[in-house]
Amino acid sequence: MCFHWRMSATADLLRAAGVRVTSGRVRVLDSLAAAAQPLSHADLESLLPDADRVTLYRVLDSLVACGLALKAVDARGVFRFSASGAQREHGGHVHFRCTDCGGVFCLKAVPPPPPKLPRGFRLAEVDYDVRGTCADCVRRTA
Amino acid sequence: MCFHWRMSATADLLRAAGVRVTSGRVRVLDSLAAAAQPLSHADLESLLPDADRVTLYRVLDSLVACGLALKAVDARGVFRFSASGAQREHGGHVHFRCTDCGGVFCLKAVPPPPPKLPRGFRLAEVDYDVRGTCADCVRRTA
DNA sequence: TTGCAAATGCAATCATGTTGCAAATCGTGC
DNA sequence: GCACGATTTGCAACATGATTGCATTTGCAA
Repeated sequence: MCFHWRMSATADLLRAAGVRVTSGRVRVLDSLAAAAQPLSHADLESLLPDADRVTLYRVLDSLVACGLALKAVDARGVFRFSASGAQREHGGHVHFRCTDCGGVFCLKAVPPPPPKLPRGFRLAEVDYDVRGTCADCVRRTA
Repeated sequence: MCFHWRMSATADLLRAAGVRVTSGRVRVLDSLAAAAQPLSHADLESLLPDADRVTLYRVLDSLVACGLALKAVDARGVFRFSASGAQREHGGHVHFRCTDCGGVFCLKAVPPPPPKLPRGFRLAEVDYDVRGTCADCVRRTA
């Protein structure tokens, strides 16, 4: 019998997203995927002590840029990152951002149609941002 | 005839809130009330060039503590403050942001209905943010 | 295997927000 | 009106989070 070594699913995700597979990206994405809550840069730094501070920032940015991670701001003004449920189109649907833990949740709702603009205005982007407190944080602070 | 000098409404607000009336608090609260959108510390610094950086932070904190101002975090992770008295509904309100000149325009469009949230989630704000180029900038760059 | 664009590591820098302490100020009691 | 004490201010230093420039290393495709 012959078992081919199966490349990690994480590496496949990275390849599918069209970015290079590097140890940094694999480890960071794995950490994000394993985390129950969105992680800050500081969280990841203590989780991956070998990683360089700046590289960590750049890895996170690249993951966000290629759609594999989501970036949000928590109540203290710190960026927090989470693995995006992946391969899901992240345009064309609505996100809920928890202002407490910085989590981003994908809602089933369909984004509303673009509104009518005053004469001469040119539309580029529409952002339907829903903010509040997620169930976990509601329970935790109750 | 005798006209009593009418203390500014802002000073009255401060007194009513149980904090001392200082020039810093009056100027900051006036700025917040006059602003069309929540202001960052940097905004206020350029709006009130005489004010000390740290004092500004402390004034803002005191206004938040006594309930006269609201503190929130913007998408870039920066704290923004708004006068809470000024009943400016900035949730459920449609904005058009010109990516060229940075101007913000309040659209008359009806805000879309809040989407259905998963069980336990608490809604705080809905921001329907529309970006593009305003008529002036379209004309200027044409 | 080799070449090259992309990614990394390091140092420096910026931006935002906080703390400690002496001097100035507000508001109260006289 | 005046003086006193608690708040507030201004300044300097510090802390944390995030970004930039550049030389070196690495992924990956020819």
